[in-house]
Amino acid sequence: MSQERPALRRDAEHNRRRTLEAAREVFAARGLQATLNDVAHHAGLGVGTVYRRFPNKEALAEVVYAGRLEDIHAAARAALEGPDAYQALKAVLEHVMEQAAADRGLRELIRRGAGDSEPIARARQGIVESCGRLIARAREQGAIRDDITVADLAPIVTMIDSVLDLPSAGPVQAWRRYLALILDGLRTGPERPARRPS
Amino acid sequence: MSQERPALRRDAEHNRRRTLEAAREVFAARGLQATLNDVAHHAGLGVGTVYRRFPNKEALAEVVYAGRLEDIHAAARAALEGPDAYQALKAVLEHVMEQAAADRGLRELIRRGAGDSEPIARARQGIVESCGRLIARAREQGAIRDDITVADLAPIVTMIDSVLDLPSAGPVQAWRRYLALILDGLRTGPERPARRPS
DNA sequence: CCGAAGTGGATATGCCATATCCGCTTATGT
DNA sequence: ACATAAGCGGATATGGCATATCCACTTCGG
Repeated sequence: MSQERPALRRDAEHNRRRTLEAAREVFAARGLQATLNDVAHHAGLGVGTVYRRFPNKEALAEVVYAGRLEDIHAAARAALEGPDAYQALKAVLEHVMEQAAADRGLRELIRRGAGDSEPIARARQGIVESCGRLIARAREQGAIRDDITVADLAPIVTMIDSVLDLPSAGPVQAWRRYLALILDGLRTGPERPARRPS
Repeated sequence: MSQERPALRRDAEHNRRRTLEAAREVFAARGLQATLNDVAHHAGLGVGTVYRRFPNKEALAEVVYAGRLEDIHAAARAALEGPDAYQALKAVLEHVMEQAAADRGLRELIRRGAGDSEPIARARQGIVESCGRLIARAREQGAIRDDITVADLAPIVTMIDSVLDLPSAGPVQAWRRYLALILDGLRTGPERPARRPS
């Protein structure tokens, strides 16, 4: 799975790792709009060094986040094993949002609909598909309303995500409150019969 | 309330109106990041003409949106008259989101927490206060949960707002669906038990 | 008909991200 | 130890973009 790169000199390999680590930190803190110069400086390296290994920001971001998304995908797939689809869906969403809350770059990646490179796009698609199955199962199990579908996934994630960059967001993780609110709204209940989208 | 300006020549006054109208359209379509050059061109005027009347984009945006926000504020105050606070709150939120859905610039203004000029800031504060009262009343009337406060207003608006710039947003106004979902989640219900005790 | 007011838009200015280039340093294996 | 390829740093070229100005020309209004 790790495509073989042409064997770097030992110091170069070391700097490559430093670059990646710095990129993780910088992207997490300042988002994807941070420059490769920022990353290089934060890694204690020259700009040229970074550009030698990664042709541009996109390539660097891809290496940083592809694995990350794959992990999420794996978690989503694993969640499909459990018997209770609703609880599984809830757990996956909480897991995703926890990651997003700690990583501005990841948030931007999740948010932007298109334009991401192939491995990222693939991982995203996989996640969506797994969640789609969870939603379908939860619906069949009567845990959530009839009219909830995969199409609701993106909006829901986007909504919770938007709470994250609210200035007032204090030390408490406000997003948990709103995720709970929304998940609650999805549930079927005596008083909330499945209703059609207006 | 309208501060007296030093009486413009008739053509100048006309161009001023053209500029404002163009600004409304351009800001609505492309957001506040549109340039004054854009606005001037769209108004069929030279850049200099626009800059003579409005020192910068902020000043222009203020004139365009101050009244807009005042209207919303008025609507919110009017809503306080009705007997059913929950319905009133719902109506106000729907009204605000309808405006926002049609105006990208307004959305950006709503979203950005600070840094807006005095009249804008005042109007916003007024809106928040009125809505705060509606929320308090709705709570007292037992229509919404005990733990909902004014502090939930901004997150809720932000969440719905975020749905608006979702690329997949088709011709249907998806935001109505999610606003309903959230409002529904605020309600007190004769319990909303999970199908299974967890 | 004259002077003040207004106009247009090319352009100066400044900012910022991207990416390159090349003289110097370091690793590596023989 | 030495030769040589690989790697390094970071000043700087490049280009894009928004802001704002300036001034020769036009138009308004008394």
